[in-house]
Amino acid sequence: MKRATLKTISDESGFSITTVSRALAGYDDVNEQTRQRIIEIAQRLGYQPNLTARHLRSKHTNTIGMVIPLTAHYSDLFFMELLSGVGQQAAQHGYDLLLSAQVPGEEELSAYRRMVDGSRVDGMVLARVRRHDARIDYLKGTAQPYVVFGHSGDDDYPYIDVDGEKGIRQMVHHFADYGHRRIALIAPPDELAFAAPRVAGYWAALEELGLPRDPALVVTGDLSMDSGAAAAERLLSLPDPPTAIMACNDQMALGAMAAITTRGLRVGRDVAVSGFDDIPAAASASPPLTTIRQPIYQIGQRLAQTLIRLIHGETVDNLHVLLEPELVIRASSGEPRSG
Amino acid sequence: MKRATLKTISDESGFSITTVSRALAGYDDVNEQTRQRIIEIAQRLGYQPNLTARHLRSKHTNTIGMVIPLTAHYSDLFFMELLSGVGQQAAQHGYDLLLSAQVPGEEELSAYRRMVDGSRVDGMVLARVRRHDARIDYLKGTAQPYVVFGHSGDDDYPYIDVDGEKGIRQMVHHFADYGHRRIALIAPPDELAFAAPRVAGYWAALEELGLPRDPALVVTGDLSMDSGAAAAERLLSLPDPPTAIMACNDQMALGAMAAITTRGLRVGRDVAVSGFDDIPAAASASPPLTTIRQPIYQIGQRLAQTLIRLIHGETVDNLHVLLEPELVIRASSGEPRSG
DNA sequence: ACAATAATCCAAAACGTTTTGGATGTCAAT
DNA sequence: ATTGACATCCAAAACGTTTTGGATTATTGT
Repeated sequence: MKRATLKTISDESGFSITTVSRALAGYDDVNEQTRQRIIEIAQRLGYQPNLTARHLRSKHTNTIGMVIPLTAHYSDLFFMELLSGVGQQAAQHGYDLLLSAQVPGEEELSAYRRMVDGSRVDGMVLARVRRHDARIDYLKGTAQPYVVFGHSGDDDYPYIDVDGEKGIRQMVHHFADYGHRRIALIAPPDELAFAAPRVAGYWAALEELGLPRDPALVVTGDLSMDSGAAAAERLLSLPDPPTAIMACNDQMALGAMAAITTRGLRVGRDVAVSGFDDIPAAASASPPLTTIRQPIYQIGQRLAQTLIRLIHGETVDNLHVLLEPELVIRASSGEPRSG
Repeated sequence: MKRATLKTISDESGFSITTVSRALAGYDDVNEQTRQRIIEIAQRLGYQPNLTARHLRSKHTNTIGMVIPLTAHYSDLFFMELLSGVGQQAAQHGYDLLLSAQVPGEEELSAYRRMVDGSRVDGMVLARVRRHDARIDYLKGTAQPYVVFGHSGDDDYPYIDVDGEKGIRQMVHHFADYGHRRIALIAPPDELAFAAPRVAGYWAALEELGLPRDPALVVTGDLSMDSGAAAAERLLSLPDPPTAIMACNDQMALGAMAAITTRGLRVGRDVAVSGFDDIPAAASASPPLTTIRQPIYQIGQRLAQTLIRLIHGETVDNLHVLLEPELVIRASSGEPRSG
């Protein structure tokens, strides 16, 4: 018993394939009685349209594409959270998600090409923008709608981002308010687009506060916990070590906390720590991690909504969304210190 | 400038569509010189085959389907971890993932039908089996290959599972070794397939140890943190409260820990706690959570491997894999107690 | 009675591939 | 010269849908 097609129903009912198709699609140029007849047969046969054929003919797939980076060992919480948000809204609008896991590089770009030029998707969601991002360059040369989480300098594409510069600046002020004078930064890899504004925010805040500018207090990590730990090690080994360490994501902050504890120091009392993102683990860390919240799930939802509007050719009120950062003060940043 | 198709290359090169197709596909009935010519033109035009058309014709899509449950509020860590594993291996073998987020129920089933009968995928990965699982019934009536994480009683389908009964039994013994006599269980919802063996393991262990059988010590949660907290509340309000609480997943265990702490009791000292899964948050909880490890990521990888073998019609050595549980003893289960 | 309109249906083309079953030409062996 | 083998090519069918542009009847208005 093979799968039923329009032809099967056509044979069974005596009507042409065209009429069957139009009856099922709800066109009004088919007699209500024959429509009922056809629907009844379709249900009896368990007819399910071949979506591949439909997509080929009708040029759209009701599918949103996403390429997620394959970070060798660990599953990336950030991406999974984003994925959930996008997937939820996509489903709400009748869209599915096509995922391809790829390590950044050549293969990754060809995954984009497969999806877009292979016309498997109606639009793409892209995240973790790089400084000169070949993927965005590629998409720009395409008729394909897309939206981006994050942005680089030249932002003539639809994006949603959290104002990282302002967030970091506020966090530096927070630590300064608490009496810290030597505040360190664990920066993201240079090639990531959000690195520049965050580092800039750091320097700007020091300037505003009249604090000295010490390049030794900025070390770069790779966003992993391990690299956060290594960075903290290095900072604490300095002749004049910092009293506060700001990491540019929560994972590195958690790594730093571990390193601090291993050294026999107390997080929050001896060394203050902050992160960026507010992943679920941040609140349940011990001590709970002070951080800058990015509502990743909600951003994912919004990205999907915007993308679907773009796909439908509807107007989008604001293509460049820059969200206000929200400081979440918890115990890891300690208490105001005297002196 | 429209997208290049075989026709474009055919016109450009003077060869027929057939020859272009066969040249690019690497058939040996085309002159090596013309093949080079055609490849060169294809590259110049940035030709990318229309995958929809290819799929329609060739009956396979190089895509694995997965329907993930839409738990209203939170993104489900378990599923995300599984997804990563499946996605990683899928990519390794040149497969993409088609995801549909759905709330369990009617819509969910029709998402399966869309994927399978709509021939959008070559195989399905299914997780979180229910006791009488309509999805499995549906897939059984289909020619579609599929693999399952978890299993119910009638296991005539390919699955991988962790031996929950044995795991729970070992954990009861662990607590008994530490001197506990009143050990409670926070069970999973009844309709989930893994509920029965775990509860069975609990009773079996009590029997083996000659401990009394007290139905009041088993309460059911819904896998969420909140329900774990509520369950713990109820257990601790008992006239003769338990000294150890075993939750059937980590999220409920973390909820129970929170409830215990709120009551002014100390986890590990006043009340021992254990979970199931070993999600990342388990290790970094405070105190770290004793649990039964499920290597979800690796299971995801293996599911994908098996599925792909099935799709290719290759033989699979073992279609029913039952993994040994691995106890991970951490501080939340406390110390051996005297008396 | 006749034209115009409305209601209902359908054949054929199109989407871009892959595959089938030769067709054509060349070359060596008889 | 004929045969067979080989190398190279291609027209046409097929996959299952949607859409286009009528065709056929039945109904209405004059």
